[in-house]
Amino acid sequence: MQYWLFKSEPDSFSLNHLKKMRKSPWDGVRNYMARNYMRSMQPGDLGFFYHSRVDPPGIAGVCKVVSQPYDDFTALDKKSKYFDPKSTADNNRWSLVDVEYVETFKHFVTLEELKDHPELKDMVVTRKGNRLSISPVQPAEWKVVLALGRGK
DNA sequence: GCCAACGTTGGC
DNA sequence: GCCAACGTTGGC
Repeated sequence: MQYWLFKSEPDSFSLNHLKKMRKSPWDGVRNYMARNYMRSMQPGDLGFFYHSRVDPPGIAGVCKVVSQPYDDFTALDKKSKYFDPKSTADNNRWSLVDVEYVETFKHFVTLEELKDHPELKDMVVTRKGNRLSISPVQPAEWKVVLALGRGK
């Protein structure tokens, strides 16, 4: 059982969208490191839902992995903006998992707050220039952020 | 297999 | 909207 951070631009997909849908495939990851992380996910893993490219950016709540990793079907769909001409049904370069809504934090934990906590200084998301849309979260970091989000 | 050019991400 | 930082591509 592992912890993760899922990053998304809320204009295209927010935690509220996931809440309404209850469950959704996390499609469109087109970065090898992020894909490799996703391929190591297991049902039951938990993740923070991070909102990027908004003011302020930060963690909105929690979601849960509810499937094994499987082929990202949007890579084969010519009409999708995630279409990948180098992927085929037999050899799809990209993977995804299904995620389910768990909770919305009472208190939105901003990036600035994350950076303010010395225990969180090694979190991937607080590193400068980080562009990974999927990253691992350490259990100790998970506890700290969860406490912040639930308002202690 | 190097690396310049390009496209994208994401904080500000 | 700007632009630094980064990953990917493709010519050589």
